[in-house]
Amino acid sequence: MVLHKRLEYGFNGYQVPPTPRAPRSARKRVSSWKKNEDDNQMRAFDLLATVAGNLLLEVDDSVSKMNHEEIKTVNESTIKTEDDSLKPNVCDQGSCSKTFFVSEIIKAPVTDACSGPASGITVSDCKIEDINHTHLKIDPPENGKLPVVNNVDCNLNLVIKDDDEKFYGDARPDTLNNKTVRAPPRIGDRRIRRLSASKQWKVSQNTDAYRNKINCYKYQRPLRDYPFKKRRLYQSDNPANSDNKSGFTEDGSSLDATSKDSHVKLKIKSFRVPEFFIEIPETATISSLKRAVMEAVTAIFSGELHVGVMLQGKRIRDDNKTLSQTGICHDNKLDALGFTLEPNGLQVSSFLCPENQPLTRYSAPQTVDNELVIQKQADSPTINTRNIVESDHEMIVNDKSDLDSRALVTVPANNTDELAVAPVRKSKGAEAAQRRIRRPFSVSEVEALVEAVEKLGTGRWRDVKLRAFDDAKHRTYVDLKDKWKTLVHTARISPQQRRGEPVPQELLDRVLIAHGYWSHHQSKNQLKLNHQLETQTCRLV
DNA sequence: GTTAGGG
DNA sequence: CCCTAAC
Repeated sequence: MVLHKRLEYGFNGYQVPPTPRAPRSARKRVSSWKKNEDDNQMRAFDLLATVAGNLLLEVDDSVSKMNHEEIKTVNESTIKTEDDSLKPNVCDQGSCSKTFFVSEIIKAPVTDACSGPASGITVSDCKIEDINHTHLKIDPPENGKLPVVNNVDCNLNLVIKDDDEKFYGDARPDTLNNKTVRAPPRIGDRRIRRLSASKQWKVSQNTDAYRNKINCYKYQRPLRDYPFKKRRLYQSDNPANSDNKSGFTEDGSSLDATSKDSHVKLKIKSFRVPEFFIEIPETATISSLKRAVMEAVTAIFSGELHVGVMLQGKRIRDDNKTLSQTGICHDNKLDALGFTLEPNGLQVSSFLCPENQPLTRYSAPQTVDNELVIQKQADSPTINTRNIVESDHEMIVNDKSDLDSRALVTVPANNTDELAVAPVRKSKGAEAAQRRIRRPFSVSEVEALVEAVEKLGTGRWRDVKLRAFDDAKHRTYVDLKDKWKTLVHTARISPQQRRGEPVPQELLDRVLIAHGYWSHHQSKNQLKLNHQLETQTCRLV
């Protein structure tokens, strides 16, 4: 019989296991409609996220074609909608999202801090150095100019396009719906319990430096952390606040200060963002680099943002002064005034942490004695029971200027067999997961998988793992199962539709054959079991 | 801990 | 790859 079946399916080598496990295919999952009642709200968020995603796609296509005038229009509408976007409830449901794009951030430097392309965050006047020393550093120029962000809105919405042309933005379910609290991430067969940042948060709240900063900006920090916080750009006692609904000038300058009834009317075209550092090994991929930059930028913008005011290149520190006392008046030069976006609570997580290193997360920095100390917070020691070196990830960053808050992101090499994880944007205080980096199966891996499945079948992924991928720590049996699923799909579609490294047709043929064989085998087994059950129940009755 | 299947 | 129900 066995031999007959082999011939029937066109190849040799299958060994029906002596004690095949009962297939669990009968264990079909209840379809999602069952959850609908409980998830109505979540579905609403999902819908919004989808709409937002579509909008982003459209924007991406159209924004690059925008001419300068169109860009100006966008900027104005952005500013004019601020009043609405001040309400967290509105923004949190995605109805006033604005977007800027971060893709190609490194490649698109602009030299004019005020005239960079409006289609994305641009890092201006930056220099890239030390590339050969596994340390990519983006420095501001000597004159202190900081990177520039165009099209900044109260609701910052970051989008990145990775190599697969997928979009990662904060419209993802991770941040928009109740799935924000993700299950603890898994590394291999283990799950990681992550520590909440709230403890650190309370500590920092008690520092004098922190309180001073709060008072300085006159805003009581809400206890709840929104993904992106909304903040008034104009204070109630600010003369510029009372009458600014019209009067935005149309010229090309980044800022206009024109006089009308002793009011100063401002048009903010760009903000400066603080410098940040990224440390990444030479062996990392460009995709990893992009993710690293994305992570750093996201970390900056997902935290509390302050607006800093610069006049004539100098920072205005006294918030109680009036505009005229500070020197901001109608006869200012157009470019005399500038605004900066300053992250108050930097939270940059490390990622791509190898398995044998403690996963770390950098809490909100505490200003102590004019130093910005980013403290390391090790995750549960139960995951990493070996080689925990507490000092490895501790960093101290001098912050003499009080302006250039810095973030440092470390990206270990990913060319190991460990379960490297890639960053996912995290919201402060919430449990956050790190997604593993994508590591496509090589042809040899596919071959090993096919060979193992031919022998063992499609329902014994643990055995497949032990047989063919025992040494590959980064491939779990779930991965193998998933890969098989995609292989079957790949084999069924036309070669033109296939993406990624091409899998030899010979292997794909074997996939289809093995899949057919084992599907048939399983269904036949199931029929046999059903028949046995029926006869047994018949006897009992 | 494994498997299956949807996302 | 992630998540998780069902075993």
